[in-house]
Amino acid sequence: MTVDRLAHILRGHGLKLTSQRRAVLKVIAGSHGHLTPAAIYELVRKEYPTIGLVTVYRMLEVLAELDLVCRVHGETTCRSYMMRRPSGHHHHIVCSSCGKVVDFARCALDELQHRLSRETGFKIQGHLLEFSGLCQGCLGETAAEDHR
Amino acid sequence: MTVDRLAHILRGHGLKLTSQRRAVLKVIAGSHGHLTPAAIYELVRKEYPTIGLVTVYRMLEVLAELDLVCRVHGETTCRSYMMRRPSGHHHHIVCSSCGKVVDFARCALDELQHRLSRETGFKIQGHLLEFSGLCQGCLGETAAEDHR
DNA sequence: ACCTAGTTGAAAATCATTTTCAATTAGTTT
DNA sequence: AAACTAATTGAAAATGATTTTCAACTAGGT
Repeated sequence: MTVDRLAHILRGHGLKLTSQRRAVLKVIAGSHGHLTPAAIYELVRKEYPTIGLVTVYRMLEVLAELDLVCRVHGETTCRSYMMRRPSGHHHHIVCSSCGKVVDFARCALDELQHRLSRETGFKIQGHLLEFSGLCQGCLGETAAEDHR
Repeated sequence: MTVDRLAHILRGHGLKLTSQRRAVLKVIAGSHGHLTPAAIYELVRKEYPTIGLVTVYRMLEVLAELDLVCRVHGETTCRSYMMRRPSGHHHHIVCSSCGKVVDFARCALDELQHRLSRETGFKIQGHLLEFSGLCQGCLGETAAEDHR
């Protein structure tokens, strides 16, 4: 999703396009991993040094509201965001070393969900699925270290 | 898992059994839902009014260390705990109304995991799976409200 | 070139969690 | 049973993240 496309969506919801917002969009859309509000703030500051951390928080709120961003849960951080790339239902594989995130859509949980619903009596409305591990890049580094 | 059993495990790790710890264990082991540190604190205070919130935090740290407690992620809270009931690999179904949690073990993700590993190059090490919805009790209440 | 509602940033307020430290206590040793 | 010691406790302070408040500013319509 390009910054322009995102900008267009914001405008469509009656939101103003400030340069601060553009800068935040650029950082989030350009990242391949999940970012905490503080990390986004630091990155945005390189391009827009006077931006306030509050603005980042507010922007994340807006993006979450419009479902353009999704939260990544991790071992420690649970308030880490990334652009929602495929629209609709999807999940993540997170690299525990570099934070890189890859999405996947087909999760084949329908059958499990039905079984659980039957067995527990819950009316199941949603689910959260995240895999964690090491991406190819980080695997390579670990292997390289082992040779030293 | 009974409080006595838990107490025994703690002792086995050279930890002292204080009445504060017993009180915290009793609350967590006696709950059928997930609890935030603050919620545990409030419940424990009924039985042990002079306990400090710090002690609750420390106890959670100890229990997490020993893998006796597990974290429940929710829409909002990500630092909510509950006793780990079945030992080993398992997941949760969380009621978004009352917070009740039911565990399940067989999650049938092996095949998905292999496929994802093959497709993305990740070495997958773990996963987080949580279903959310309404438990039978809360479903009943919603239905009852609809009749008024 | 206005006008106005939405937006911004600084500072303060709030809230959760961790650290520090002196006093207390469980469980062992004598 | 008294003494001992390392672990534990609670209050207070420190830290860190997030939210609120508010006056100044600005994007985008008129």
